[in-house]
Amino acid sequence: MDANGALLRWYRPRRAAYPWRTGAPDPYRTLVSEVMLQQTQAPRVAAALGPFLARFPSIAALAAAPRSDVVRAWGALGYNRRAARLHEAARVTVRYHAGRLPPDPAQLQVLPGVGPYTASAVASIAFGVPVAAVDTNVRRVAARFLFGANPEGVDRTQLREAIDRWLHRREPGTWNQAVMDLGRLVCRPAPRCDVCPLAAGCRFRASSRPRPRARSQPAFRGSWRELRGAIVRLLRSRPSATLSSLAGRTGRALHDVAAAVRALDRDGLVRAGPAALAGRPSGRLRLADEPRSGIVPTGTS
DNA sequence: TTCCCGTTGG
DNA sequence: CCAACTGGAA
Repeated sequence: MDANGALLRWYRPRRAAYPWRTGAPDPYRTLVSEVMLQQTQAPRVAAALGPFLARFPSIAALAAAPRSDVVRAWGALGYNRRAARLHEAARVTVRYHAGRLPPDPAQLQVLPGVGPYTASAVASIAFGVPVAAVDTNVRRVAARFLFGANPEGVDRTQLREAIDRWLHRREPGTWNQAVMDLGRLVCRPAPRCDVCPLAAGCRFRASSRPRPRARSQPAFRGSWRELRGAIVRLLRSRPSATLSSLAGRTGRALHDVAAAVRALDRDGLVRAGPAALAGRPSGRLRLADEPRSGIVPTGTS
């Protein structure tokens, strides 16, 4: 059963579907796209990546830019802290890795905003390092195909080891992207086994287990997240704003706006003056131009 | 309304 | 372990 052969054949025509897969893999482009893809659907990233890379063509250019430019270029991708962390990751790379992203996943994972998934994705896609980039799509595909169960029903370590064995060691980057595509498009929570290239050897097919999945999530309307997002959005199109104007435009209480502003300041997205931090209506803030505190080295080069 | 589903921090 | 983080698509 050459499952990987069927998988790669299925993937080949799909490869050109997204801009971050075209041409030779570039570590910087891979990092930017993978960070953008954290929690954000591929079609939206596809639209945002080009303009971002045009504005910041290299990791050095990104590192040299003011943070406010980076947050503006981030656009409406959401989770603006990712933009701040990516900016910081670029600065760390310039400072401690001479502007070159390291191929070693363990070193990549030290960068702000780069966790186990993103480190493996960059290492495998940009450098050909044989590591599996395990996101929930990959987990779902592997649990079903190899164990005939949904991922909740499989021991984490066993699943991890099985994925490592399954990984195509000659083409880890292509394999990772193929499995992720398969999980997103075919082996979805409600699987479409009729069009799946792995159906032949799959242990899950026909077992048709109903999936439990509940995972309720907090309401977005009226949340802090919504307020934080609205404040950053308003600041993107103006140099500065007062607490009271923000309260007026968002329709939220002044002390709520002040609390959100303090959190944004802590995250390095916004720079608030003392009056704004104190919650005064006339207090002013703007998008941050610099990280809130300097780079804190945690490793050596 | 619900779903999306990685990283960080508590 | 769990909650916070955003905004759009299904």
